[in-house]
Amino acid sequence: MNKIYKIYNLLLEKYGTQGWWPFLGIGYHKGDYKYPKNSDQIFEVALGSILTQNTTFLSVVKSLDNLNDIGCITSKTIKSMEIDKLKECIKPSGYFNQKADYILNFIEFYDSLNGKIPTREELLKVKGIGEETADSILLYGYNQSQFKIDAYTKRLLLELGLIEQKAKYKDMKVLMEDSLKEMITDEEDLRIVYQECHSLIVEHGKQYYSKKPYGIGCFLKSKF
DNA sequence: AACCAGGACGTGA
DNA sequence: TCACGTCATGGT
Repeated sequence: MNKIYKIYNLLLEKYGTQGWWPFLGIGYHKGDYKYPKNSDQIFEVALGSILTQNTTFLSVVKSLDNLNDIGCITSKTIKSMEIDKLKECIKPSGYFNQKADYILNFIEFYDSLNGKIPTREELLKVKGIGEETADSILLYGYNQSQFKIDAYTKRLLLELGLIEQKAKYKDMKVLMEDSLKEMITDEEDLRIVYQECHSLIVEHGKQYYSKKPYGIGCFLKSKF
């Protein structure tokens, strides 16, 4: 058993399954990995993935609620609304000018897919979608085995001495994916482990890797 | 009051 | 390629 897989199991043992992605009106869905259940929910993941850039998901929920309250949470309805109205709705999530632009860029791309699953490369061409957002959309929206790296993951791996400070996104992604692939052969199981592992790191990170100095009280430190 | 949140992009070295 | 500035609201 490699270190990453061990970390995953320790986190799972401590926090239990997370059931990401949290959907509007449903929340988390522990034990049911058959989400998203329709194209509107796939779009909701993408929308949330863009809105959550450098902000808390709580503020994203506020923005999504604002859109939902006026019946504008689908790609079609957002496309047809006034851009100023869109900006007003997503204001709680910050960077509303850029994010409104990013969302419209994504909708144009999303519509061109006609239901097809996008590749990572295609997503990265959309202005406003970087590596983390692309992986978020693929992992939680399309159930693809693409590990999502975030700030908490880097802090944790750094604190445990598993990467260097200069490590890039791809370095961490390869480490996480290769380590977990080594233990899981079934593709469906792998995607679920990617989802759970990332969300577990976020849960753990919220508690021990939010404020400096990072890692105070982290139970994983004594095990590596 | 300072710092950070489930980042991405543009710029100049 | 890399370091840095910018984007913006909201909670602690």
